[in-house]
Amino acid sequence: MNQVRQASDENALKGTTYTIGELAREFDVTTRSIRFWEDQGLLSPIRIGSKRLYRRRDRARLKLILRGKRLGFTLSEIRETFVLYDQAHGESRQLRYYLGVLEEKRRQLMRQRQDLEDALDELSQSYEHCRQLLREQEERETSTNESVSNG
Amino acid sequence: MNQVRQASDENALKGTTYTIGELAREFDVTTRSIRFWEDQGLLSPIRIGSKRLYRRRDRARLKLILRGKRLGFTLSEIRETFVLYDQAHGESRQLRYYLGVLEEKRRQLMRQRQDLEDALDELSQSYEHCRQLLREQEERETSTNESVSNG
DNA sequence: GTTATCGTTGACGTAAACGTAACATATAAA
DNA sequence: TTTATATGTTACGTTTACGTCAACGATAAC
Repeated sequence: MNQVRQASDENALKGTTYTIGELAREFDVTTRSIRFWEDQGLLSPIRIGSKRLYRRRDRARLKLILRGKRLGFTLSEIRETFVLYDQAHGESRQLRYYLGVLEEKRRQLMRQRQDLEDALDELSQSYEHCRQLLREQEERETSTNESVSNG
Repeated sequence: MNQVRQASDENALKGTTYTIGELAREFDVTTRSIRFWEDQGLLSPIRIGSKRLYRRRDRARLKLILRGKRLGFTLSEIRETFVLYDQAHGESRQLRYYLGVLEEKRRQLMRQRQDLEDALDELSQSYEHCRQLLREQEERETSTNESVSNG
């Protein structure tokens, strides 16, 4: 009877839920990582019996986690944004505080963007320089071949 | 006599050299970190006696290290770029390989830029939403005050 | 001359972010 | 029914990137 109940619960949620394995495959992370992020308060899937079930909201958060990590944020920084976002529907003092945090995050991201543009600039300079060297190399090789075939 | 020799060496390099402490203050990092990055092959200052002396090239690398870190690269990834850059004046095979690596780095940075733009977009949406809520709050408070002063 | 400052090496400690191993349970497939 | 596969918990291991002493040498300031 318990098992029947569980099955119907699962069916009632079907279509917008994922197992831990599905998410792990989709985003190419280990299930261990997903559970770890839950431990750290970044995810809160519902439970069907002992199993975790992830809904759209959890999936969205997973995306945010991965993006945050790619941008070099720590897990606790990422969690902080979640917590703030959840709390930001309260009184004006909370809202003001949240606005301040958002501005700080923005400054951080803007700085990162500048770093990124600088890095991309330097990269394309290196690229051009490298191609130039390569052209010179190939010219030399060509002329060597000619002198060989002419000799 | 040894000491006199050292002093003149230092003078001969003056104007474009830095001590470890100077760099640490300028970039707001610890001397421990700077020595650690040297251990990891990211820096190679010259020695005057037992002391390290950093030249313009070292300072430039320090900047690159810090930028790389802000962008979320590991120390070995950063070192890799240094090594490649130093080797990239060789034969055409090396050059081709280097070009490939550069393209890979570029893809990585482009992805990061996309992440960054996405994050900035969401951030400003949050920001606007938050300000909207705040305006509503304040309107309510104002009307409350009016009804008080009118009562 | 000693006190303070700056620098050196070396060893050990630590927080973050997982990986790995061990073992249990549950469900699907053969 | 056995086997394979997915999932769960717990505990310990590992890597990265430093921090934190400790113990010492050289140099400048008083």
